[in-house]
Amino acid sequence: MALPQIWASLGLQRILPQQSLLASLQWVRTLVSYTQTSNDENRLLLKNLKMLGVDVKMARKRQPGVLKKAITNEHGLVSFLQTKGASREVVAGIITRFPRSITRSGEHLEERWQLWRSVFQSDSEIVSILNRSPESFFRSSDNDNLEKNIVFLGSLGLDSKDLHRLLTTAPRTFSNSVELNRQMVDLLQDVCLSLGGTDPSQFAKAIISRNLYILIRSTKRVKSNVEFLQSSLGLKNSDLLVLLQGNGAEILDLSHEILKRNFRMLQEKLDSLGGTKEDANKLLMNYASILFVSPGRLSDKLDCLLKAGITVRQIMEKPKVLDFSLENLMWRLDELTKVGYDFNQNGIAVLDSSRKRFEAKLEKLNSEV
DNA sequence: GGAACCGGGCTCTGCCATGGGT
DNA sequence: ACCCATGGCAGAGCCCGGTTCC
Repeated sequence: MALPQIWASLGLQRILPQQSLLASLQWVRTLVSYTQTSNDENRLLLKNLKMLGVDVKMARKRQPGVLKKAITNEHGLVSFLQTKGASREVVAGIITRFPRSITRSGEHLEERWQLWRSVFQSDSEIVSILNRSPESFFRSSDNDNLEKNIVFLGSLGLDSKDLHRLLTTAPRTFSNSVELNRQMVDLLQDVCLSLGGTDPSQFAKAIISRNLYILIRSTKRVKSNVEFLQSSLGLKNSDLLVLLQGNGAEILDLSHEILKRNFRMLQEKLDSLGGTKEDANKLLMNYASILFVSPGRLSDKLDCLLKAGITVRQIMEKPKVLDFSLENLMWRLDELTKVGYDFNQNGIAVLDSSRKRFEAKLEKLNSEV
């Protein structure tokens, strides 16, 4: 399309005479850059993508370069994914969120799919993960690396069930370079040895299987978190070792600043309630996930328990009650108050049970009233 | 038969920065 | 100058039930 035609189509001929010279120049510049960008993009490709239901605006925002490519494989990708059971909407969503997916060849796709299938039982499982996170599957074009990862992770002693959970839960792990994964495993093993552990392989494996996200964290984060816990908790090395590969494995995930903040706030809160540093450590050994709870939320939960007449001591003895949502706790406390439940006499274990069990208990209490 | 212990299941992507390659 | 591949980041819990113990 010639420039005057474009102007005409935009109705600019009528506007231009009213503009100052400077403004006109600006208009021209804008138009030129617009038409250049536009011409750079592969019009046929854009048309195809629109037909497929792709949100081209989003795709352009995410990976503009892809729209300029002369050769792409959108049709191949669509038919490939459809044979695997993906719907039209799912495919469009995948391309919208990760446009580079259309640059992968059929051969490449088939190879990568087979590698994923070595971990998954069915195509539909893979489709649902792709729908959840297209990037995990498509970000890397290195199938050799993927294969090496599967071998490497298997060599850590993770069995097929673990690999399956890992790829389902944190699919990005498999797109990491095998070198990056190796660095994290090395770090974990070093931590084990530095704390006097004797079986670093078992230690690393335990942490990974308890915290499936660990391999998509940076070593910097994990390292600084371990160091912080080591220096702040004042635990014996052997205790820290137990904590890290036990219920503390997941707190390594926390961003370093958040971990420090939550720990500091926990100490302050306990302090204000008359607890000691030993209390805090004991609490962490029993229920490390408490560091996951944001200060405000933790405070709310503690306050609502205390308000119902429960003592700090009781909470310290049974920290898992803090695992339940504030809403759930309030509801349970309310119900128990109605039947005149005596926490002093009966303890608070009743709060730490599944809903089904709690309701059964409640019914029994009600029939006794 | 009920309480207590204990481990496990879900769950987390979408964006930005960077460096290398062309 | 641009694109691709890759690393890193933010944000921040809840619930269930098998088994063992008493």
